[in-house]
Amino acid sequence: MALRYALLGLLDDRPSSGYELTQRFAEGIGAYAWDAKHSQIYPELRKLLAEDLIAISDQGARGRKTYTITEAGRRELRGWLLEGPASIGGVRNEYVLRLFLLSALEPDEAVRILQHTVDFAEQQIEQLNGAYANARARQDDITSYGALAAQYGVYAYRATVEWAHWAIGELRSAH
Amino acid sequence: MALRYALLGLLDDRPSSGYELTQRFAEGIGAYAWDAKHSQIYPELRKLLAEDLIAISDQGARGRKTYTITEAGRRELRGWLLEGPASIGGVRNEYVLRLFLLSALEPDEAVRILQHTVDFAEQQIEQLNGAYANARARQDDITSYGALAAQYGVYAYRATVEWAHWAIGELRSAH
DNA sequence: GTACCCATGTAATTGGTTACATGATTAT
DNA sequence: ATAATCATGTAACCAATTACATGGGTAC
Repeated sequence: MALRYALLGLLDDRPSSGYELTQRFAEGIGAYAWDAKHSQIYPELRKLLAEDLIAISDQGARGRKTYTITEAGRRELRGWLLEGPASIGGVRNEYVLRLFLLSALEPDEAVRILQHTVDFAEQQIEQLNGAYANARARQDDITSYGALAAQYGVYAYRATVEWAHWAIGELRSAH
Repeated sequence: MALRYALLGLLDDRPSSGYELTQRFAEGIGAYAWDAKHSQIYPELRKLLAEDLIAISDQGARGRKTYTITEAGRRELRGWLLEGPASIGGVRNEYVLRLFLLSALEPDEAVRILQHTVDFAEQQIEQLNGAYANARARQDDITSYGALAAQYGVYAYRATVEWAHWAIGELRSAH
């Protein structure tokens, strides 16, 4: 069920084709929140279209169809968001799982992986700062999807960096 | 594939029955890293047993079987951890997805949800601080599974709280 | 003209959830 | 005795991944 709301949310931000949605998943949203491949996106768009939650607003070259959210779609999305977070759980994040299981390694091996984690996270933060600046430049409306989301990523990665530094310290002093 | 490593990791920390593993998923690990239900856990344990990656170390009342990781299982787990994080992606987290899509709401509605988020995260941090203290008390080995994991949760939730405060401020000043 | 990216789709398989099902043990 | 919890399992269904498949457009 979450996939359909992810799609409605992305289309509420701006109309896109299936192809563009696939890319948007691969970039920001797929890295923190919800990932999807084109083979799942296209069939789901069809269903949403059949339920009139989205509409085709434009057709371009190579059979490209641009989808736009409808009023009914917006209601559906709002309803889902307002009905509450329904509790946590059901998380699936291989990256974090690997961090959870580090204690199965020797301390120095774990430290090496944590250092990679730090490097990677710092790279991501730089990229996200760029994305955030872009989102603000495009429309100085901070409530826009891109700005809140990009900033969430920055906070999340900073936390990862800080935790990794702490964990490295602990592993070093324990050993 | 990740489920089997999650199971091996939990069993590497300490031997458990399928029932206990189900609970351990529902508590800590399922909330951040990887979730699983008993209907998936039991069949996977059978497979791991058939491959000699785990062994039955004890049988108790009501057909209870306690599983222990074998040397082969430990090798398998280490191999997976050392082969690298394989890239990010494939994340699935409905809670974060909802935060991503908040801009589809009116600013005051979004603020209300963000405030719930803050409350919830602060509750979780308190619980985790307890879990962390426990983990350190049980064995003052900081490299233990529980301690690193619990502390990761604390950092992650603190980041959520900080981001939510920032986002509330932005939404208020934009409107 | 040919290589690369755009763009969409389907099929087969695996992974995961919900619901169904059963029975033993413990506490009251 | 009876309700709650421990403990395990299976079946039907839905969600997601991987692999297969096709063709149009653009840049060189």
